[in-house]
Amino acid sequence: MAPDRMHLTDAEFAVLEPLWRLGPQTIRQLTAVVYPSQSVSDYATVQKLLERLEGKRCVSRDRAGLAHVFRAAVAREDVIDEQLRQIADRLCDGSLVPVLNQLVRRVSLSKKDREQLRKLIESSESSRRKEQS
Amino acid sequence: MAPDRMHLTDAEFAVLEPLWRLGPQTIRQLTAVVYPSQSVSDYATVQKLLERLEGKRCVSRDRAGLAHVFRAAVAREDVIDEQLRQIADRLCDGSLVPVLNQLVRRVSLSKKDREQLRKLIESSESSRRKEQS
DNA sequence: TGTGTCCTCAGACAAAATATCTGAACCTGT
DNA sequence: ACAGGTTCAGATATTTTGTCTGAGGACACA
Repeated sequence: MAPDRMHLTDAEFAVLEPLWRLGPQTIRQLTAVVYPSQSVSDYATVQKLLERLEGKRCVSRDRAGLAHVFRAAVAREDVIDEQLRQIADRLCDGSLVPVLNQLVRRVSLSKKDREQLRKLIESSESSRRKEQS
Repeated sequence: MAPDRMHLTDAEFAVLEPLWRLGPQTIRQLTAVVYPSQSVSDYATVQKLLERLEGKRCVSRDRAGLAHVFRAAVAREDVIDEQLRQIADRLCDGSLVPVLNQLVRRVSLSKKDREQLRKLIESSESSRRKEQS
């Protein structure tokens, strides 16, 4: 289910993202979003990108109507996960902890963000069963 | 200074990582680490990868001796940063907060990790000057 | 000085990935 | 039937990536 060791390109991300943000879309709708200057073959480019995303199981297609309707087949969160894991694998010997530390160090958190983050840490604490160190 | 919108390949990461882990190395040393079965042209491959990493300002070269000594010119943390930012840009409209949330949700933290994390959050709190909501 | 060994460097090369484009065929409403 | 929109297969160009080759330079040492 989770995309494993999957490589998505920038163009593919650019097509996938509006599917999360705007919900299911046709090729034409997506083209309008991704290539505002809709040239003739931008349509075909989006089509090809969707085809590849479908091959990678990141997008699914509803063939009911004349114009197929595409929707994201993976959650944004799962893709974030996978990307984070790739960072960890390539840069931190597979461990996410250094990534987390670095992220916390750099990010600007609002008061609200911090509050939510604290809650998250707590809940991750209580959901853990046994613990060493 | 920070590598901007930089794309490093897996092979490049594999060469860069030992420079962080083991310190400055010659091509031959690196080859031994990255390609344990040191064939003739693996040496040249590492050489080319270093050349490209140098072009991307990720590696610097000491030309003093006969065999040049290479060292990482970017900190591991900076590369993690850049990678995180790329995730944020491609997946979260540039915001790191969703990335952080997702990461905290998924990672397994030891008691010690959690403690350190809490401290980090605190310090980020105090180091911030003015704050909205 | 000559020779062998290790090195750098420029660049060729092949394969794969990426983005783009073309044309044929296919529905569908009028 | 036809006009307008659509899918689909596949060609194409470009870039990226990984690998490899050969020419030449520096050094040690008999």
